[in-house]
Amino acid sequence: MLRGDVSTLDQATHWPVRFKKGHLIYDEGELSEAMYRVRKGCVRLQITGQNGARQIIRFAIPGDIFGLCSDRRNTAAEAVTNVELIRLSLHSVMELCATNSAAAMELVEHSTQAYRDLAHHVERLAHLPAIDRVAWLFEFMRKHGMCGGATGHRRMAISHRDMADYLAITPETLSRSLRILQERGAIGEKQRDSACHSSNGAVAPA
Amino acid sequence: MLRGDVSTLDQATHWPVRFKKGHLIYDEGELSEAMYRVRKGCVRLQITGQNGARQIIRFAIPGDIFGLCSDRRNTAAEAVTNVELIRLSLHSVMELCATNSAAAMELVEHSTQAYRDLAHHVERLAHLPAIDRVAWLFEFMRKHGMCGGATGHRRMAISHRDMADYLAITPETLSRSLRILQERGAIGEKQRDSACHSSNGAVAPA
DNA sequence: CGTCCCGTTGATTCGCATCAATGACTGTGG
DNA sequence: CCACAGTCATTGATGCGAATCAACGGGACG
Repeated sequence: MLRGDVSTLDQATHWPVRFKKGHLIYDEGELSEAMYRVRKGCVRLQITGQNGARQIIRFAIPGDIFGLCSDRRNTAAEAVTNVELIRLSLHSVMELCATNSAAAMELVEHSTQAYRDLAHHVERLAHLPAIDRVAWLFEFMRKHGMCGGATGHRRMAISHRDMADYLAITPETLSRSLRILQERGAIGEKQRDSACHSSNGAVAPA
Repeated sequence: MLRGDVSTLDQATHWPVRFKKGHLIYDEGELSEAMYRVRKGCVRLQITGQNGARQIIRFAIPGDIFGLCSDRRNTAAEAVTNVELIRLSLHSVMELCATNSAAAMELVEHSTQAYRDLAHHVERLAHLPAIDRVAWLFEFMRKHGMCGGATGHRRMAISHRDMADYLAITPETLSRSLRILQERGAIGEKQRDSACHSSNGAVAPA
């Protein structure tokens, strides 16, 4: 597990940055000058199709790294919540890799992990019915403490719209699926509520 | 463009290998000991869900690199046609990266390119109707000379089953889409035929 | 207090999967 | 050399799942 480790990459020049909920961190096609590690909050990596449909490719949560692109941005990145990030200059990261093979290894590790996760996400989107995708997402969120945290603080507050765009379903279908899962008891009432505090709640009261 | 370049990675120990059509190159979850560059033929990278459904994540064609995994295999790899590959020891590749930053850069380049392609594939699968996905795939194959080569030789011969599993549709839907596209004239008759010579045709008469 | 956005719920439609049958082709064995 | 089974592409008929369209309620904010 890399998440939470003190990273070799921190030897590259880096400093903290913040973004407000909903703000663009970078857009697809931009020149890539930095990569990021999430400290607090949640970031969505997404693509907008020609038809205007948005597909969220990945949620980056505390401990995650994103934004490693060789030239142009693979995807757009937006703040799902207010976020606190560590910004690492790509130039200095590449320099570091030239001298420190452990850093290069770490990049490879992250890349392959991200690829594997995305590949499995494709498989789910392609072959799981909507309700199973929703159940999977909530199980995922529960595992990562993104909803229904025991003490009730530090909730991720991902909007249904974002979840739907991640799962490639409509908000209506998401809503219906949640009701069915609740009736089955597969999802606690709290989880549903916690994830729904979306309209404008801050990430953390802090 | 990396495809076709003489690669810095070739400084790592490597040698040619061959696989027959349909044979497993590596399976998901295996320890990863090597990466590959495609010389001739076509390889599919795929995942098999719990339900038994197969999702093809990517086709690797001549010039492409695949199999860069940090520990275990991300996906399975199988030969779509008879293939000729260059096998690069992962161990020596990593050693090379420790001393040669250009090699590390090349790995990053490949990783981010593969990620971008997969991300866009997700977007297409999620938001394009079946017929548009099929049209896109044939356009893609045409661009890469994978079907309807002018002289008729060196055809890739991807089975409809494989194309369907790549596009996340059934072979029936693929067949119907092809007929409609033909009637529209969007796809030449030849392309359709060429891609269908699937049962046991060799990659190239050579 | 009124407006806007979001989540929810219902009614309907549509696209694609599924089920089923046929024909073409390959390789096999009598 | 021909009958055979096996696989794959194709086509048709049917059903289901999720999108779409539409309406309502509630909280946030000006």
